[in-house]
Amino acid sequence: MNATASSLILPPDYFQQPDPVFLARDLLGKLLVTTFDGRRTVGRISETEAYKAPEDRACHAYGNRRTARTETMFAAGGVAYVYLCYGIHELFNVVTGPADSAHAVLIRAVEPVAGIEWMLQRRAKEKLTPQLTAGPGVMTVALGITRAYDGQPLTEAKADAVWIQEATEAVPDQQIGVSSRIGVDSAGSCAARPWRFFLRDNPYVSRKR
DNA sequence: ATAATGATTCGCT
DNA sequence: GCGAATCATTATG
Repeated sequence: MNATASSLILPPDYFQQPDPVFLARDLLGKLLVTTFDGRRTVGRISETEAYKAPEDRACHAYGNRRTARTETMFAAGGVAYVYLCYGIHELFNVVTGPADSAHAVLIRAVEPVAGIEWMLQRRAKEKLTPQLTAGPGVMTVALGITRAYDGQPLTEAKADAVWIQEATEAVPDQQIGVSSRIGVDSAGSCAARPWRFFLRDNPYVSRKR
Protein backbone atom coordinates (compact mmCIF):
# COMPACT_ATOMS: atom_id res chain seq x y z
CA MET A 1 0.00 0.00 0.00
CA ASN A 2 0.96 3.63 0.08
CA ALA A 3 2.52 5.84 2.74
CA THR A 4 -0.84 7.31 3.70
CA ALA A 5 -2.29 3.94 4.61
CA SER A 6 0.69 2.93 6.73
CA SER A 7 0.65 6.18 8.68
CA LEU A 8 -3.05 5.91 9.45
CA ILE A 9 -3.16 2.19 10.22
CA LEU A 10 -3.76 1.30 13.86
CA PRO A 11 -0.80 -0.51 15.47
CA PRO A 12 -0.83 -3.63 17.71
CA ASP A 13 -0.42 -1.43 20.82
CA TYR A 14 -3.78 0.13 20.16
CA PHE A 15 -5.57 -3.23 20.07
CA GLN A 16 -3.69 -4.53 23.08
CA GLN A 17 -5.22 -2.00 25.43
CA PRO A 18 -6.86 -3.95 28.26
CA ASP A 19 -10.51 -2.89 28.13
CA PRO A 20 -12.62 -4.24 25.23
CA VAL A 21 -15.53 -2.02 26.27
CA PHE A 22 -13.41 1.09 25.82
CA LEU A 23 -12.13 -0.20 22.48
CA ALA A 24 -15.61 -1.08 21.22
CA ARG A 25 -16.62 2.52 21.80
CA ASP A 26 -13.35 3.92 20.48
CA LEU A 27 -13.49 1.93 17.23
CA LEU A 28 -16.67 3.73 16.14
CA GLY A 29 -15.95 6.03 13.20
CA LYS A 30 -12.71 4.28 12.29
CA LEU A 31 -12.22 2.78 8.84
CA LEU A 32 -12.29 -0.96 8.18
CA VAL A 33 -10.35 -1.68 4.99
CA THR A 34 -10.17 -4.94 3.02
CA THR A 35 -8.14 -5.68 -0.11
CA PHE A 36 -9.36 -9.08 -1.26
CA ASP A 37 -9.30 -10.14 -4.91
CA GLY A 38 -7.54 -6.90 -5.84
CA ARG A 39 -10.64 -5.03 -4.73
CA ARG A 40 -10.30 -2.40 -2.07
CA THR A 41 -13.39 -1.86 0.04
CA VAL A 42 -13.66 0.60 2.94
CA GLY A 43 -16.34 0.87 5.61
CA ARG A 44 -16.74 3.32 8.47
CA ILE A 45 -17.43 1.36 11.65
CA SER A 46 -20.92 2.26 12.83
CA GLU A 47 -21.85 -0.49 15.33
CA THR A 48 -19.81 -2.66 17.72
CA GLU A 49 -20.17 -4.93 20.73
CA ALA A 50 -17.63 -5.85 23.42
CA TYR A 51 -17.07 -9.42 24.63
CA LYS A 52 -14.92 -9.93 27.67
CA ALA A 53 -13.67 -13.22 29.10
CA PRO A 54 -13.65 -14.76 31.61
CA GLU A 55 -16.61 -13.16 33.40
CA ASP A 56 -18.86 -12.44 30.41
CA ARG A 57 -21.29 -15.32 29.92
CA ALA A 58 -22.10 -14.14 26.39
CA CYS A 59 -18.46 -14.57 25.34
CA HIS A 60 -17.45 -17.82 23.64
CA ALA A 61 -14.47 -17.94 25.99
CA TYR A 62 -16.61 -17.56 29.13
CA GLY A 63 -14.62 -18.90 32.07
CA ASN A 64 -11.50 -18.75 29.86
CA ARG A 65 -12.63 -21.90 28.11
CA ARG A 66 -9.97 -22.76 25.54
CA THR A 67 -11.11 -24.81 22.56
CA ALA A 68 -10.02 -25.07 18.96
CA ARG A 69 -12.44 -22.29 18.07
CA THR A 70 -11.87 -19.88 20.95
CA GLU A 71 -8.08 -20.22 20.85
CA THR A 72 -7.95 -17.31 18.40
CA MET A 73 -9.38 -14.98 21.04
CA PHE A 74 -6.51 -15.71 23.43
CA ALA A 75 -3.97 -14.22 21.01
CA ALA A 76 -2.58 -10.75 21.68
CA GLY A 77 -4.82 -7.96 20.37
CA GLY A 78 -4.64 -7.01 16.70
CA VAL A 79 -5.81 -10.17 14.92
CA ALA A 80 -9.17 -11.20 13.49
CA TYR A 81 -11.58 -13.71 15.04
CA VAL A 82 -14.02 -14.94 12.40
CA TYR A 83 -16.51 -17.71 13.10
CA LEU A 84 -19.67 -19.22 11.69
CA CYS A 85 -22.94 -18.39 13.40
CA TYR A 86 -26.24 -20.24 12.92
CA GLY A 87 -24.53 -22.39 10.31
CA ILE A 88 -24.93 -19.58 7.81
CA HIS A 89 -23.29 -16.32 8.77
CA GLU A 90 -19.65 -15.43 9.27
CA LEU A 91 -19.10 -12.86 12.01
CA PHE A 92 -16.00 -10.67 12.23
CA ASN A 93 -14.39 -9.71 15.52
CA VAL A 94 -11.30 -7.76 16.47
CA VAL A 95 -9.26 -9.58 19.12
CA THR A 96 -8.18 -7.12 21.82
CA GLY A 97 -6.16 -7.04 25.03
CA PRO A 98 -2.83 -8.68 25.88
CA ALA A 99 -2.03 -12.32 25.08
CA ASP A 100 -4.05 -14.87 27.11
CA SER A 101 -6.94 -12.48 27.66
CA ALA A 102 -9.85 -13.62 25.50
CA HIS A 103 -11.38 -10.27 24.73
CA ALA A 104 -12.90 -9.22 21.43
CA VAL A 105 -14.99 -6.55 19.74
CA LEU A 106 -17.66 -7.71 17.30
CA ILE A 107 -18.02 -5.39 14.33
CA ARG A 108 -21.77 -5.43 13.66
CA ALA A 109 -22.12 -2.81 10.94
CA VAL A 110 -20.23 -0.33 8.76
CA GLU A 111 -21.16 2.61 6.55
CA PRO A 112 -19.88 2.03 2.99
CA VAL A 113 -17.14 4.51 2.11
CA ALA A 114 -15.29 3.13 -0.90
CA GLY A 115 -15.51 0.13 -3.22
CA ILE A 116 -19.29 0.20 -3.00
CA GLU A 117 -19.65 -1.48 -6.39
CA TRP A 118 -17.69 -4.50 -5.08
CA MET A 119 -19.89 -4.62 -1.99
CA LEU A 120 -23.01 -4.59 -4.13
CA GLN A 121 -21.59 -7.33 -6.33
CA ARG A 122 -20.63 -9.56 -3.40
CA ARG A 123 -24.11 -9.18 -1.94
CA ALA A 124 -25.81 -9.58 -5.33
CA LYS A 125 -27.61 -6.28 -4.93
CA GLU A 126 -28.26 -3.47 -7.38
CA LYS A 127 -28.97 -0.59 -5.09
CA LEU A 128 -27.26 0.90 -2.07
CA THR A 129 -29.44 0.51 1.01
CA PRO A 130 -28.59 0.22 4.71
CA GLN A 131 -29.18 -3.52 4.45
CA LEU A 132 -26.01 -3.78 2.39
CA THR A 133 -23.77 -3.56 5.46
CA ALA A 134 -26.01 -3.11 8.54
CA GLY A 135 -25.70 -6.42 10.39
CA PRO A 136 -22.76 -8.60 11.45
CA GLY A 137 -23.45 -11.36 8.94
CA VAL A 138 -24.05 -9.17 5.89
CA MET A 139 -21.19 -6.79 6.66
CA THR A 140 -18.66 -9.63 6.30
CA VAL A 141 -20.11 -10.65 2.93
CA ALA A 142 -19.97 -7.08 1.58
CA LEU A 143 -16.33 -6.72 2.63
CA GLY A 144 -15.34 -10.20 1.44
CA ILE A 145 -14.29 -11.44 4.90
CA THR A 146 -14.45 -15.21 5.47
CA ARG A 147 -13.31 -17.71 8.09
CA ALA A 148 -10.14 -18.15 6.04
CA TYR A 149 -9.10 -14.89 7.63
CA ASP A 150 -9.53 -16.13 11.22
CA GLY A 151 -6.36 -15.46 13.23
CA GLN A 152 -4.83 -13.16 10.60
CA PRO A 153 -3.26 -9.83 11.63
CA LEU A 154 -5.22 -6.57 11.34
CA THR A 155 -2.13 -4.40 11.40
CA GLU A 156 -0.58 -4.80 7.96
CA ALA A 157 -1.67 -2.74 4.95
CA LYS A 158 -1.14 -5.07 1.98
CA ALA A 159 -2.94 -7.16 -0.63
CA ASP A 160 -5.43 -9.78 0.60
CA ALA A 161 -5.62 -8.32 4.07
CA VAL A 162 -7.89 -6.49 6.49
CA TRP A 163 -6.81 -3.54 8.59
CA ILE A 164 -8.24 -0.59 10.49
CA GLN A 165 -7.34 3.05 9.94
CA GLU A 166 -7.71 6.07 12.15
CA ALA A 167 -10.98 7.97 11.71
CA THR A 168 -10.85 10.90 9.32
CA GLU A 169 -12.73 12.97 11.88
CA ALA A 170 -13.43 12.49 15.57
CA VAL A 171 -16.79 11.16 16.75
CA PRO A 172 -18.30 13.39 19.46
CA ASP A 173 -19.66 11.65 22.55
CA GLN A 174 -23.17 12.89 21.94
CA GLN A 175 -23.22 11.06 18.62
CA ILE A 176 -22.62 7.68 20.28
CA GLY A 177 -25.52 5.48 21.35
CA VAL A 178 -25.24 2.69 23.94
CA SER A 179 -27.45 -0.35 24.55
CA SER A 180 -27.41 -3.95 25.67
CA ARG A 181 -26.02 -6.44 23.16
CA ILE A 182 -28.18 -8.16 20.58
CA GLY A 183 -28.87 -11.88 20.48
CA VAL A 184 -27.37 -12.71 23.86
CA ASP A 185 -30.54 -13.13 25.91
CA SER A 186 -29.38 -16.50 27.18
CA ALA A 187 -26.38 -14.92 28.88
CA GLY A 188 -28.20 -14.37 32.18
CA SER A 189 -27.31 -11.17 34.00
CA CYS A 190 -24.57 -10.48 31.45
CA ALA A 191 -27.26 -9.93 28.80
CA ALA A 192 -28.12 -6.56 30.32
CA ARG A 193 -24.60 -5.13 30.13
CA PRO A 194 -24.51 -1.92 28.04
CA TRP A 195 -21.74 -3.14 25.78
CA ARG A 196 -23.20 -2.32 22.38
CA PHE A 197 -22.15 0.97 20.81
CA PHE A 198 -23.44 2.63 17.65
CA LEU A 199 -23.46 5.91 15.78
CA ARG A 200 -26.70 7.75 16.47
CA ASP A 201 -28.69 8.84 13.45
CA ASN A 202 -26.58 6.67 11.15
CA PRO A 203 -28.75 4.53 8.85
CA TYR A 204 -26.07 1.84 8.66
CA VAL A 205 -26.88 0.32 12.05
CA SER A 206 -28.72 -2.97 12.57
CA ARG A 207 -32.19 -2.75 14.05
CA LYS A 208 -32.58 -3.29 17.75
CA ARG A 209 -34.82 -6.26 18.57
C1' DA B 1 -20.99 -41.29 17.50
C1' DT B 2 -24.77 -38.43 18.36
C1' DA B 3 -27.56 -34.45 19.70
C1' DA B 4 -28.29 -29.64 21.04
C1' DT B 5 -27.48 -24.95 20.12
C1' DG B 6 -26.47 -20.34 18.41
C1' DA B 7 -22.91 -12.83 18.91
C1' DT B 8 -28.45 -14.07 12.14
C1' DT B 9 -30.86 -13.08 7.88
C1' DC B 10 -34.54 -13.28 4.73
C1' DG B 11 -39.04 -14.05 3.00
C1' DC B 12 -43.71 -14.39 3.95
C1' DT B 13 -47.99 -13.00 6.57
C1' DG C 1 -43.95 -9.96 13.60
C1' DC C 2 -42.64 -15.03 12.88
C1' DG C 3 -40.25 -18.98 11.56
C1' DA C 4 -37.20 -21.60 8.53
C1' DA C 5 -32.65 -22.29 6.78
C1' DT C 6 -28.26 -24.67 7.88
C1' DC C 7 -23.77 -26.45 10.03
C1' DA C 8 -19.54 -25.90 12.91
C1' DT C 9 -18.72 -26.38 17.49
C1' DT C 10 -19.43 -28.29 21.81
C1' DA C 11 -20.75 -31.47 25.36
C1' DT C 12 -22.14 -35.95 26.40
C1' DG C 13 -22.70 -41.23 25.95
